[in-house]
Amino acid sequence: MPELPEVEVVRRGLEDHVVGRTITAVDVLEPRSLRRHLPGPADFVARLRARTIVAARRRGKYLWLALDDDVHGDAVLCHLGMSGQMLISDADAPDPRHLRVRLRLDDGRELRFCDQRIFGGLAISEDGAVLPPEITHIARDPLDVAFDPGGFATSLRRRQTGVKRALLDQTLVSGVGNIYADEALWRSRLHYARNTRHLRLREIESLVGHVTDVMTEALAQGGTSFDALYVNVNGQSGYFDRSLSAYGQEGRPCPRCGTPIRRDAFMNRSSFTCPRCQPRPRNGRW
DNA sequence: ATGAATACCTGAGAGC
DNA sequence: TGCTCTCAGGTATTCA
Repeated sequence: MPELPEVEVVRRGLEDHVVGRTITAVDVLEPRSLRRHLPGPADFVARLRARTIVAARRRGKYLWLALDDDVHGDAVLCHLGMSGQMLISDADAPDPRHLRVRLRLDDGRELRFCDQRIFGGLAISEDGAVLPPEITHIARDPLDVAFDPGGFATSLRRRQTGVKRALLDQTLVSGVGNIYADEALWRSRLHYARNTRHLRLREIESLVGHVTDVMTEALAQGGTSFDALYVNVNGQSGYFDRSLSAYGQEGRPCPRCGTPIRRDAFMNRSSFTCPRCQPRPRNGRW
């Protein structure tokens, strides 16, 4: 499901509702959601009891809750995968269908990790309050104040690959997934197969600007929801699906030129382009 | 270095 | 109705 704007919406919800709360108990209903917590579910439960949440942070599509017990700077590291949700609920509200892990809080509410497909998960990150060591390979994202567009342009041009493949590589720039990659490429009039080595500097600058813009706009709309799989911590959908120009628009007219948007299979998923605004490179060079 | 394939999962919808 | 097939916002690992 979620890309950077959706994860940031969730992070803000957690900042508002769980920072300052203490975890009183943990229920693990689905151990596979703790696959990445190598010491296992019992350890996860034992180590969270009585810990206080002091911050909600994010890099790219990862988010984490910094914990304070005056001894460790640990964190609960979370990735939502394709279908993960973090929901804040009153304790007496009925359990949702795909509830996997419940954190009971000291204000009578619960933080519930729900995940239909179990691609996401939670783990305790030792000493991970500032930046979990598990995710140091994840590059800064375009909404990070320390994101370096010039450095990104340099590393992009050192690559020899398709530009969409590079956008989706979380070690080059993080937070971009299939939706916002297609939207930013459409805004930049770039075909996904354009070779990174041969992009003009102004094309890269345009691309970085559009990636930043589209994710900022999506964030302001609460993210993109196609169905009930992406919601904020209060269970509400985002509205950016109404503003999509290319993604999911197969057969509909390009908002710029009216040519029907086409869908191609690419990287075991779909890519949406305007065949007129985003011509396919002919020889793989440009 | 690059990228293809695979693994990890559930469920909705289409077509028969 | 049920069966099979395809598709879906992602990441990590292994192998060519």
